Amino acid sequence: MGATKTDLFTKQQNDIAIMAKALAHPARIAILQYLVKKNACVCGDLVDELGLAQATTSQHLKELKTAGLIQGTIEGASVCYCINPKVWKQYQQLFAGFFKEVDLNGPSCC
Amino acid sequence: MGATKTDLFTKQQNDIAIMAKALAHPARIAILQYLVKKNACVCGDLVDELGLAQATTSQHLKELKTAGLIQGTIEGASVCYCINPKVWKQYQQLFAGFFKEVDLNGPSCC
DNA sequence: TTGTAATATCGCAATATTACGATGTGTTGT
DNA sequence: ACAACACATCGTAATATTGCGATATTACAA
Repeated sequence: MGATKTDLFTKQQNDIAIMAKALAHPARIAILQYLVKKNACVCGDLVDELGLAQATTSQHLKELKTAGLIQGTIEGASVCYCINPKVWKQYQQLFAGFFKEVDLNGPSCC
Repeated sequence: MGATKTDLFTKQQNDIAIMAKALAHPARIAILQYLVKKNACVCGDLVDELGLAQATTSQHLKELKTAGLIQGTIEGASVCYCINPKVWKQYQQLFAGFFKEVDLNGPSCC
């Protein structure tokens, strides 16, 4: 027990859940918003920007990288991070599509 | 350790993370999609629809109710669930807003 | 009233996530 | 070569989530 039963659901349902999970932590939202605000490659800063330990920050960055939302480029001794626009757009469309399919003026409930 | 340090982040960042967390499980996505597809009040069906045990399904329903995304109405011996359009719209706008703020044609990375 | 169906809740085991110190790895300056 | 810096990774503790059997709870039907 304890593990999510992914085999019970469609690939699309699992995909949406995985994407949502990537966004399901305020530190990761903060990282993404910071990168978006700067709209450029950001080296270093991130550990100072969040209040978290360096190891923790690095872990969140790794998860965002695994999700494809950001990319890191080695720039000398440090690493530069930025949004991956292609994947960002995919997320945007997936969520927009998911939320669009409801008839908001339909019957509410019994 | 172990607990998310919510005090380090803004209310908005925590809110987005909480909303994303509500969507971060395929069973909950499946429930929402089923309710959207039916576009109406659904009694019972849900436990059969997912392959999960009744207790587990009930738990996911509770989380969606806590998130405000669905509402349940007692209808005799059973409970009818449906999307809460108002909150659904809030989620839609929040995520749309979050994803919109990026200049997709901007510089990618160093 | 007694039984049954539909849900909710409790309690627990398995697993996943979050956080951080310590340590490793590669880079830059001296 | 060596110290200092920037990150990544490892190991581990704390906490959260997932899943389910067992047990309430409530509504209805016989």
